[in-house]
Amino acid sequence: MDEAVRDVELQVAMLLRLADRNRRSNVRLDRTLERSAYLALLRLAEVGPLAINEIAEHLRLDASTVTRQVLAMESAGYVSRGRDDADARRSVIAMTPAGRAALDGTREARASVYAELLADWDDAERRVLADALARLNDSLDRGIGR
Amino acid sequence: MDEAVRDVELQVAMLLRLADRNRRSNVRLDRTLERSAYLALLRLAEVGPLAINEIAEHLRLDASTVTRQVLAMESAGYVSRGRDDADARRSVIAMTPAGRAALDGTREARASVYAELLADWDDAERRVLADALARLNDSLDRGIGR
DNA sequence: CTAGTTCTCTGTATGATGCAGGTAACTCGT
DNA sequence: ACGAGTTACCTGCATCATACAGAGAACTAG
Repeated sequence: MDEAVRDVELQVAMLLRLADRNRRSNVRLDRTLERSAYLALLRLAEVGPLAINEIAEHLRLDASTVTRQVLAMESAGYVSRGRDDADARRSVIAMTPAGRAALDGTREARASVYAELLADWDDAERRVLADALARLNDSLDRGIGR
Repeated sequence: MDEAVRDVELQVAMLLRLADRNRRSNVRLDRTLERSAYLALLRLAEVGPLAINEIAEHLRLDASTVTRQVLAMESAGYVSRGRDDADARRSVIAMTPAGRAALDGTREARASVYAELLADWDDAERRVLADALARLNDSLDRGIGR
């Protein structure tokens, strides 16, 4: 029994609960993008236009879920949808300028919430946390494929 | 703009997504307690019988949500419910032996999943992650009250 | 050309959650 | 000890994110 592993498991469970609550109850995040839309737009900003499938794979979501999210983002004007010339089955989802603005605003709001939460952490501690989380995500991402 | 803060924010968002996916898709966790039931029982195991309200406060959930979860756990035989003698409005939720067994089983299953995920981490790294997460939860818990 | 596969979308179901509103029980000031 | 306010819980909604199953259109390989 590795005590640290047990602790990680427990703390992750609690983090999921608290982070969800934080998201819901923080007024500053009211008018901002939902988590999955946020992550999807972030991805589009990083790597350019993508198909539904590619977004789904990155976020580990079912493609049907992404379809709906993209529909919502499209009607909000955050993304445009085209068809791939080479393969007419594929949607090509691209971020619009309005999407960029929404992404930036969301990023700003979220960052300010976290800046406040981590106000009494020193810089090295924040770095350690960020790096540990990044590595954990990496392990999770790998582990999900099984 | 503190880069580490932005990273933490982003990594937490991604962690919520991946951890949820991990939970859903891992066969080993199929027959185990849901996250909130798990955390509630854990709390009962730690501090003994509690009122609905107290559980809700600890988990930062609405009392109505906890009511339902407790009803479900009661019909599963994991908790018993009584009334407080001194205050007949209060429920007194106590873990049963079956609840203890379910908690232990869930803990075991979850720990084994994490042990696998963190297989290529060394012990110091796991400890760092666990501690950073614990502190983050602490900050979150404080921050939610505002 | 056919059979199978891939990509997206739609229909449906589930589960966790919050909020609003109700009822019973308690508390406090007069 | 009565009435006003408060607290604790429960119930009835509504919502949201999600998955899975199935359908149709478009591709691919033999």
